[in-house]
Amino acid sequence: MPVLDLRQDKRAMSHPRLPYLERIELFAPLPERSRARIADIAGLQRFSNHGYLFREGEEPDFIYCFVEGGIALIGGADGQEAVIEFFGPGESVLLPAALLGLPYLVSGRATSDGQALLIPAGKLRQLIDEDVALAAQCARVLSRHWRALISQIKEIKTHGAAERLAHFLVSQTGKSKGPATLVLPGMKKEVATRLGIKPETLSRTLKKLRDYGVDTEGDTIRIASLERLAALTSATAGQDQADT
Amino acid sequence: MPVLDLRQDKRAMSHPRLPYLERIELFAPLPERSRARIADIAGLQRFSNHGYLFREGEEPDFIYCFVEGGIALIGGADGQEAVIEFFGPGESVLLPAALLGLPYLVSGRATSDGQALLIPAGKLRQLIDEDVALAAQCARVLSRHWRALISQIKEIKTHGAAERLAHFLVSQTGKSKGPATLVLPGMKKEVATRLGIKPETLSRTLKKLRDYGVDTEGDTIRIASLERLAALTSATAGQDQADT
DNA sequence: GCACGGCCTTGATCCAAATCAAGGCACCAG
DNA sequence: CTGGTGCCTTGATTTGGATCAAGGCCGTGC
Repeated sequence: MPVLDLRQDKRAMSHPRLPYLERIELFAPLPERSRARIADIAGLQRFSNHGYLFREGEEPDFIYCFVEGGIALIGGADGQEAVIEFFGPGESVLLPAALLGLPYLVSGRATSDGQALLIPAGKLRQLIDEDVALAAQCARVLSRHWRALISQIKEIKTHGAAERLAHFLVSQTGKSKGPATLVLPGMKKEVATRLGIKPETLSRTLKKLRDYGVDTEGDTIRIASLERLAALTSATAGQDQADT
Repeated sequence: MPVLDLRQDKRAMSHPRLPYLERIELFAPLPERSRARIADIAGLQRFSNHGYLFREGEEPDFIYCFVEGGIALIGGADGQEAVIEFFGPGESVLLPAALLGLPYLVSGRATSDGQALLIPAGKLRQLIDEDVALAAQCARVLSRHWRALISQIKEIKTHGAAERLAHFLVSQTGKSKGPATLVLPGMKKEVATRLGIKPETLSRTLKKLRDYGVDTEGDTIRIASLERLAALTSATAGQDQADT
């Protein structure tokens, strides 16, 4: 259980937290004056792997901006949990719940040790009505998140497991050509539900992708050619093989 | 092909369009002064059923705010098209693409005749950096959209076809108890892909739901008890029956 | 009136992924 | 070293939904 310990020493200098703010996409482009206002109300919080930072149904107290490490956003009741998306350094979560003052739709579980900036939801809601730069930047970040979810829904509705996995791996590398190596952003179990499949299926599907130049070693994955893998995103990935 | 005809008679009164703006969730809560600025750049556009208003990949020229009638947001290439979501009166689409200046991720096809307000993307992007009220309201509307998509992803990843259909029907009524009647927001074919299933499966699943008090007649659906239907959202909807 | 073309339903069959069921392996704690 | 306890893989089997294949039921145009 992460215990809160954000000491809001407004009287003292808030500057010590400013360098962190600069690493968050939500705040980086803001004018210094706006960032300072945020720094005044922000607190830094450590968290450790597999711990829950917040849970579905709770009232929104904070938004979380990841400085180091990250979490999986998890939806659904016990036994039927599914990872919606992974978030890591520079990204923030829960802005929608905070702005609307509605209960969280998802839980957040750490996928590594790390630190996050916590911004009180109430204060943020207040600031957003006074600070154009902040409000506009929130709209832009929310827009990016919206597009990411749209892509995921399209993917789920139009592609099979192998294609989804291939696309996911490619997007995780952040590159688009040549060879690449990546580390999965969570346990295989979690990655599976992020893709809308079961762990067993992920295991088997990863094996199928070996024939397309994908090599697995624990949670590290080596891809021989991103082009080749991306190609099968659109093709009928499922032909059989593997005898002998 | 809807031909554009937004005459921006800024010199003349923009007031004739103001009453329309008041019916759009994105603009309704804004102060009069902000709404007037939007009215200055907005144009009204008629569209007819089954026509495309915009297509995936195009550069963002406008956002669309529906005054009457609505569309389906469609993703995926030919033959693999899937409806992401339906939008109707009072709602708006494409704000994310417009704010970021990135190509549309989805196409929009009308599900009825209707009219939409078109707001030029460039102008809007400009206004958002100058008008706090507008920027904050965009953030809130985007937040609501984000939450809707999250709910859909959760649903797809954790529930089977019957449960998803049941939940969809309940949410379409806008109510939560007692009996209800609703009209599907599009062709059955489209509703099916919205739910992530095929038309044949939708047909069969609707039949299964008859035993739970769901009666179908064309695109009109009558539900005996919303509670009963909502109950099976979480249960194992799939037991067999139907002999005799 | 009649033929054609969409949309929807229904039935038969197939298949991708889920489920059920063992192990294997790594990482502790004692 | 030894016995858990998770996580992951692998194999056998089942199943929910897809696919294939007819029709039925409109509208619409000729």
